[in-house]
Amino acid sequence: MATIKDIADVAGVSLATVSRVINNGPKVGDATRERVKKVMEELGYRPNANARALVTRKSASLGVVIAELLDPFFATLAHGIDAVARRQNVQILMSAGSIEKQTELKAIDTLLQHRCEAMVVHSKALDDKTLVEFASQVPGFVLINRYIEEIGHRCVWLDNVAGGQIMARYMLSQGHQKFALVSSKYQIDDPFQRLTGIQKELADAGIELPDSHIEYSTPDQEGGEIAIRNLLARGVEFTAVLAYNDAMASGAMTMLQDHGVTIPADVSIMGYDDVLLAKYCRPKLTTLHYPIEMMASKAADLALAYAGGKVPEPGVTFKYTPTLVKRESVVAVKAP
Amino acid sequence: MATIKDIADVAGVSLATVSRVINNGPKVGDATRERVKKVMEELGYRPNANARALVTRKSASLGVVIAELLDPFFATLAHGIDAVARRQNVQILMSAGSIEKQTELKAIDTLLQHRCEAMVVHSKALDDKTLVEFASQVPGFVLINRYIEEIGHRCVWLDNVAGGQIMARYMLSQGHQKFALVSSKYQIDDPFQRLTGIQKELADAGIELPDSHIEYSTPDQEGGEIAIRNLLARGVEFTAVLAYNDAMASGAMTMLQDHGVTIPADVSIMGYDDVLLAKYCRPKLTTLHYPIEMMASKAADLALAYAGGKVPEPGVTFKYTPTLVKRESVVAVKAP
DNA sequence: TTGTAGGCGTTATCAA
DNA sequence: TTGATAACGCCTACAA
Repeated sequence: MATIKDIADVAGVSLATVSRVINNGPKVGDATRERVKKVMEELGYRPNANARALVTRKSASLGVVIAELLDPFFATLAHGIDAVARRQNVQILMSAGSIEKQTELKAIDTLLQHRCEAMVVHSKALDDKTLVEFASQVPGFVLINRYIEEIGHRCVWLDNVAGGQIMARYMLSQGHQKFALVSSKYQIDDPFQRLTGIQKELADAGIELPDSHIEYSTPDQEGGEIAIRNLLARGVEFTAVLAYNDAMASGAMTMLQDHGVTIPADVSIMGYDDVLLAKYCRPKLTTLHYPIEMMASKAADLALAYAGGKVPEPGVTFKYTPTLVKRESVVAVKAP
Repeated sequence: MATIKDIADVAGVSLATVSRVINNGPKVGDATRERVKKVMEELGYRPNANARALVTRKSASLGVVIAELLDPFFATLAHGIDAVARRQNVQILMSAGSIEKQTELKAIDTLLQHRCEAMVVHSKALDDKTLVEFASQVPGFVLINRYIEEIGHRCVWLDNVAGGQIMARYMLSQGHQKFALVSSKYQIDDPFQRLTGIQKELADAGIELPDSHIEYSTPDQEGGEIAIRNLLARGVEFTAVLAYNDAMASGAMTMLQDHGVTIPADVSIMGYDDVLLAKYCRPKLTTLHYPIEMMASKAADLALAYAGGKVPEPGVTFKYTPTLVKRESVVAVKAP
């Protein structure tokens, strides 16, 4: 592949001149500029990004660490990042992996080896200290879906407690009194926070939520099915189901239907996230919209900006709040 | 960030020695090796991937060009690639974009700038000539979901004609005679090939398929809804619907249900792809399994192998065939 | 307006 | 077993 030197030789100018026209630098004669451009064209010249990154110490790339490409939630996240990457003309370095300490660590490490100075990372397994440490090394280090006070200006996150409250409040407003929860069994903050919000709101309404009304399972459709099956097996009574996410809600719904209960006439059900699936299932899922695409774009913008030298305004914070999307899976409770 | 030189200085050895221990090179004294390793550890040394790529002319990364991260099909594709990338320890350079000439061109160009010598690309907008040209420049250039005879050993593709035949044959075996097609309006090979297969099989069975029974729309749920609406509006009669993909099938299904037709009792319906959605919708979708994850992994393996100098066995080909997945949306036609 | 030369962090080739 | 040293392709003062 042609190098800058080849161009220089053919065009009969020096390396420096070629470099200048490549970078639209000033102080180049029009005639020279044209001639060089022509040669570049002819030789099919492509700047070597590695060489460039080496000397400029800028990688023109955006690192992304997510847990899983298949999951619609992460796909949407990635999509939001991709949008700004394309707009800003940077290449995406993608490191997927599971939610495990070693995997997350390795993903970030690889990005670091590429000297990528902007990255948005979704980490649940690493502890605050480690993350703060990385943040101090990488100017454009931004966390998504997580909040660490010490580096609050680099966190783009969702208020899950508020989310839980919104869910509970809405069901309450529809007259529901008997709740069942279908939660995630993974020991990360999210399910815990959502649960906190729900319990807070329920407590305020004078409703108690026994542990036996909460099932923990994998946060996918199958998990939702299993959770409902267990609830049913234990004879738990409920008219409202609050799911950890849309996939679980969908699984819960079909399992309920398989047992002859009609949604929403007999039981109302709510999801969380508002991924595509929420619109696909029948009845359409009433859920909480998690503006993850918007947040991801924000995070990417932020990462690039910080990497570019922008200093965060003191005290800024990027907290988002989920919003209620009323569709078909929730109705007012029948009079007893 | 610490460089190899820093390590050398602190450890009191030369650059060359450090380089040797980094690359597990031979001819290094045990004592020296340990000392250097210790220093590397202390200084938190991370090799600079850019410098390394520059001098070795190898990028240790795998380029990926796909149209869209949000689409479950592409998400699955990306996931399949990711699996081998992680296993083989290479970084993924992801270039998403639309199915447009300029976008695809730019995506590949960017990858080329990074001197990435292995790439799996999903291109529908670029013509054969352009792609063959790229293939000649990049040793590890592999196409997925497309076949170009000239570079057949670099193509991992699905036999869509066979797919169409399988669909039609199955419906026929269930006694269906009145067909409607919900196809994609995009002018790419896939819908055309599937249609060809369907028509071939139908013709063999002596069944004609009038143009009025085929609707072209966007290949998503909404497109499926619109297609059915148009078919219904025209008063087309059918007991079997063959959709371009699962999303369209799902849309078709709900629209049909909204019009009071019961699936599959009144109308049977088939999807294509077998993405997650096929299991989520009600009734569960009978569809064709597109082994895209497996194919993507194969493509990634191939790209890396070719990039590593492996020469393709003459005459090899990587054609895959979709397989029937019977679920709930198809039943034998009612006796008239 | 153009050219020269040094250096970015590594690897690799020779010598020692 | 080690150490100089020359690339790799590009950018950027500093000179001319």
